[in-house]
Amino acid sequence: MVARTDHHSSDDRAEQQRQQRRAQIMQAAKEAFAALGYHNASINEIIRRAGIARGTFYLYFTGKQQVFDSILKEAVQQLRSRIRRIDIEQGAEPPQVQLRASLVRVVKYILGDPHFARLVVVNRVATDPEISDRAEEFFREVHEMIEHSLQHGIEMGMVRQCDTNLVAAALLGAVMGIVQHLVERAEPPEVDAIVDELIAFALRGVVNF
Amino acid sequence: MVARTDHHSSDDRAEQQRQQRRAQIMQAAKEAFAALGYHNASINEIIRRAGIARGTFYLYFTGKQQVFDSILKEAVQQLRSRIRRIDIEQGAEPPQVQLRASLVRVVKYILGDPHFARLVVVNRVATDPEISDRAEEFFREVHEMIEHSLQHGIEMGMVRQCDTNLVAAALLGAVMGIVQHLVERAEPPEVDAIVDELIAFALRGVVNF
Amino acid sequence: MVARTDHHSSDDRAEQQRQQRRAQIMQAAKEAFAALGYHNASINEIIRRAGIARGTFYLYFTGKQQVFDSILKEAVQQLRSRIRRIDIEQGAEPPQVQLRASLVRVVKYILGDPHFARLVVVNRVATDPEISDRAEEFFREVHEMIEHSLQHGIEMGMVRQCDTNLVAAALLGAVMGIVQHLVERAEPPEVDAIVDELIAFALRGVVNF
Amino acid sequence: MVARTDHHSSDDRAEQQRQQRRAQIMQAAKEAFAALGYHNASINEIIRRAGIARGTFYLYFTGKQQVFDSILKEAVQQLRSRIRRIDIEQGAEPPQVQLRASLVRVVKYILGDPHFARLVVVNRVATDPEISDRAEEFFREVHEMIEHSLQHGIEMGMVRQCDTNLVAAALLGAVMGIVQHLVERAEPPEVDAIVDELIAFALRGVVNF
DNA sequence: AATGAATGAGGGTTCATTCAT
DNA sequence: CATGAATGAACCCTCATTCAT
Repeated sequence: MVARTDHHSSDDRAEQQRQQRRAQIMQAAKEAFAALGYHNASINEIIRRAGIARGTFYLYFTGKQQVFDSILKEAVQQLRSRIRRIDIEQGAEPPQVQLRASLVRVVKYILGDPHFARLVVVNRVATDPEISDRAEEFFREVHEMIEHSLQHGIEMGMVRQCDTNLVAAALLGAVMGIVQHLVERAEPPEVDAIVDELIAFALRGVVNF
Repeated sequence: MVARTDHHSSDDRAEQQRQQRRAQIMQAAKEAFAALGYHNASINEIIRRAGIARGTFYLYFTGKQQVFDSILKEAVQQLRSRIRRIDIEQGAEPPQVQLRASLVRVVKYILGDPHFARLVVVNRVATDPEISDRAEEFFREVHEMIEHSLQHGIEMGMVRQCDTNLVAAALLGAVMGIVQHLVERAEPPEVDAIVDELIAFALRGVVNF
Repeated sequence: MVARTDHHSSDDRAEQQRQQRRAQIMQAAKEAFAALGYHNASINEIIRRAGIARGTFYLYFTGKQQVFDSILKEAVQQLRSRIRRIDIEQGAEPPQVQLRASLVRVVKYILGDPHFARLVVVNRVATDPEISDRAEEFFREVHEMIEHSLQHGIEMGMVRQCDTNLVAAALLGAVMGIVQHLVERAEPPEVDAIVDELIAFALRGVVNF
Repeated sequence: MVARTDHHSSDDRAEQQRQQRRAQIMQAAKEAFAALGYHNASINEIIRRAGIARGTFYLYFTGKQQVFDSILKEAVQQLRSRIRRIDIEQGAEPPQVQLRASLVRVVKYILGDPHFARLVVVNRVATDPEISDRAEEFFREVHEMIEHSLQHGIEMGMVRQCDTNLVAAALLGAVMGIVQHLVERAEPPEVDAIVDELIAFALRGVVNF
């Protein structure tokens, strides 16, 4: 038996290397998908960008679909982690401020990788039923969060009576519409101003009172 | 001069048959695309659904992309024809009524072909860079219509000051969000109620005054 | 029964029309083959050039190969008709003059349709075994004519002792070489001077005595 | 420094295997083209003869045309390498002997692969405009070599005055004529005797002096 | 663990030919 | 006779995946 002073077993180090490799492939795949779309991004293209051999890819992923799913899963996690449920307990920041913060985080994340965002968030991946419904789940989840917030707002008298289901869809759509719009513009946008505009629209609509 | 009120020339009949065939193929392709996505809808699948032979397809379309483009083009025309610019001359109906009518027509059309709507409207076609940008054009056009309306509204004092570009994106997104939501629901929706809700949201937001 | 004054029965007239149609198709096919090669000249291309419908083609020919064969057959006949066996009876023109006349006729005919000549005569059709061996037959026949002439010349002491079989091949090759050369040049050649040069070469070779 | 006289690096071995595979496919393709002609030799046929899978073919060649081009290119190189410019410096062998040697080498090479010779040399490839003009180039090159030799011979008084361009074409044609003749005969020919006959014809023609 | 040569199902497309009108 | 819509076998090629090294 060999004495070992370092804290990581060789298994750990190997595992770490494995994770790095995996991340490297995912990054390459992400770029390929972003540049070419899911179908046109061939395994060839992915391994070329990753600088690995054909077979190596299959040591880390079972196939093209899995690597896509993994990317998607990560993106959804990133998005989710940036959204906080609005805390209405006393002493918490005003709801509007909390909402604003979440939106700013989400929009900033998306704009940080606009090409891939375009693929995953705007053109909902599911063009292709073979791909997992993870994105759908995410959107459904966000939809529910919005709907619950609306219901709560109604109960508290802050939100007018409405079909919360529909209005949640409209709100989510409005956000996506703005995201898409930003993603398609070349110039880097001022996220704060945009989020303010979005919130104003969501709260008060377009009418001039 | 020969009376010929109840006879079509054989050329006419042939042309008519040609158009029918074309429509039949387009319908089959539409279903295939809606069910499988652009890439996974093989020519095989399309001709199987159309009940025609391999070569026949190519008598009517130069290839897969052209049939897709044709479908898209038609859909865009259909949508366009259902949207009327709001007439603000005296004697015209109130803007809100006109807007409502356009929206009802559009939503009804889309819901009339939900599978295809899912492909073109919800999962924006452009997932795949090789596919034409016709849909993009359409959305850009609608965006501009909305933006102009907003600007006009601001000038007339009916719409509050805002970044019309962004708000137009949000409005379009809200419509799309609702459409997507409806398309994904099984039950047939009451279009009028929905449109009312959408307009209320767009005009007044969610705040209870 | 109908009285008829003209000399041709309606069958004759029909037959004549049939022949015209046939010739028209053959001409169109010839142009197509010359321009595109046998394989690339599609039936589509032929009927387009002939200005007839798809099915009509098959009323006159059993298929693509047959029309090619017919064209070839005619060309071979044309060539054959321009070659006369050398008459060595007393009172006939000198053999060299007779030979010269045949060559002039042949070369002029070939140069009259250079593109097709290139296909049929220069690039011996048989690149493709599916096509008839008519051209081969023709060349074999000419070869034999040349060989017989050489044997006769040897017997008469006018031609030196040689392997008549081989020399016939060389002679035929020399003619084809010159024809090919002419066909590939743009400018219209002076056939008489060329034929003189060819004969001089064939008779005396290149050595300066 | 490490002694490594009997070890090939694995890269070398891999490269060697690659070259072998390539050669194997080229050989199979050569046979297919020779037997069926360019168009009728399908990829199917080629891989069947090579005993490889469909995709493997495309690992070594970009397509049918490239494999054909490669075959042609090699053949042209082989032919070219067998032709030596005639050395007229003092001490060199007599021109006639040098010429004879080149011809013997060329004819032997061609007869060593008669089927392919038939395709490339006899039925000049270019039946089909889509195929490369490599063969044309080769023939043009040889033509020029012959023409220069003739011009030189005239200057030296060894060759009679003539249209060197035309006579070069005739000479090349004579060679091709003989090659074709030999290729079409079953029995193996005596190359030396044939070449002697060819040279005699080229130099002195057929006349008996 | 890494490699990359090999695989072959499946893709889109062409085109000679047939046959009902 | 003439038509041209319809056919489907056959084509070339791509690419996700496997496996011996």
